Amino acid sequence: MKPETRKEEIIKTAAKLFKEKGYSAVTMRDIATAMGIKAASLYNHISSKQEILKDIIISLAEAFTQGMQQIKTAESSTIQKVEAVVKLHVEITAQNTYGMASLNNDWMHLEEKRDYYLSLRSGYESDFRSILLEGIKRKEITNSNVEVMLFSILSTLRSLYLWIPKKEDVTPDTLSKSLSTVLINGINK
Amino acid sequence: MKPETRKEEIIKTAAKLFKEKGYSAVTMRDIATAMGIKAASLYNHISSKQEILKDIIISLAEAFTQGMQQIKTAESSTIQKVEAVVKLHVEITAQNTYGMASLNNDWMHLEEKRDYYLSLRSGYESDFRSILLEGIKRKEITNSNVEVMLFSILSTLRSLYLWIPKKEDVTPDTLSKSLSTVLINGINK
DNA sequence: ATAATCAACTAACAACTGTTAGTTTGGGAT
DNA sequence: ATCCCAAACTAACAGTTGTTAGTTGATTAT
Repeated sequence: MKPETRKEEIIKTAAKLFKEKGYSAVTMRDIATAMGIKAASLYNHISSKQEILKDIIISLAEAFTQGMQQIKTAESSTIQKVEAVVKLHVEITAQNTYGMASLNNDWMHLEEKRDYYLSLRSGYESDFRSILLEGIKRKEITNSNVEVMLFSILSTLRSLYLWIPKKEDVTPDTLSKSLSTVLINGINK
Repeated sequence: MKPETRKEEIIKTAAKLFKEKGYSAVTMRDIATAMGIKAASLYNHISSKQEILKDIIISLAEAFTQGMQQIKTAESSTIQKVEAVVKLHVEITAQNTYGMASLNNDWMHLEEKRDYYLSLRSGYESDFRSILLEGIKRKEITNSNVEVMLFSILSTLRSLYLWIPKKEDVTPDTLSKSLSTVLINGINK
């Protein structure tokens, strides 16, 4: 098996608790108890509660940014790019549903790294918006309200962390495909 | 003007702070300071911090449940029912974006009323699922994965509280219509 | 004028918070 | 055997938490 460091175990345990109750409601004693040790012992491995949150969120945010860079520079149709964005979200979320809860709900408690996170996030949204605008110009997607399309798709993808754990039998690949179908074609007959 | 009670002012102020930082990170002293009084003075009007959260969330949850009852018993097409659900969300959210943040993110801190909230929520989801299943049977909507359609639409509607404040110039009616268009027809040409 | 009510106040509480300092334990390398 | 070191421990801290008790001043009703 992979030799997981103690610090990584702490972060994983914390992420799970953060998903259940939110960052502020989880105490260092909660995290320690979940690991079977005392709160003070955590500080042999991490420097602060803040740092745990930062490690959870920033690595995920950077993974999304990096994934988007590849998608936007690829030579593919708009529909294919949207499908790639869906796949990116499903795959990252499927392998870290706990962390995604913090990314969505606890980023405001990042303090020093908060502005950095927000810049990654708005860059990501801008890139996605550009993909949709380009698709309209090229007449590859429908010419309706871009902001509404952007909002609708991103909201769905950002909520994946809540649904994936409830459908464990579905593989990421299957989910990506049915999700793309619904987002691209809607529910109309 | 409407004669707003002091208790209602407290709830409104608290909801605003809860949206920014989450229930657990907001202290009674934060709420009091935002109102220009001391924390202990709040207790002349409310009985506990818990009660504030309960008042915010339960009234909203019951409004959704009540709205859904009317939609499901109406004699209209599946598409019309989905449009009605969209409208229900847009209208409730538009007039209380702060409260909707608590409903989405802080319901786990409800304690005594938590189970009641969860029962309202799962009843609501069941009703919506039934509408979609009926639509497939009647061949009014596409026969793809119901759970994915349900998840996609509900995720978008539940995230409205984050987007409506950023587009103040859009009326609820206009938003409902463009949202319905995108959710029903997708983005494909 | 007097009484009652509302809504603020000060002071204090016991419990809990993140974190630090210093110490102990047990296994692996020398 | 001895040393080293990772990783646990106990004890304690200063600050913050929700909440209670009792008081005061202003407005309203009698």
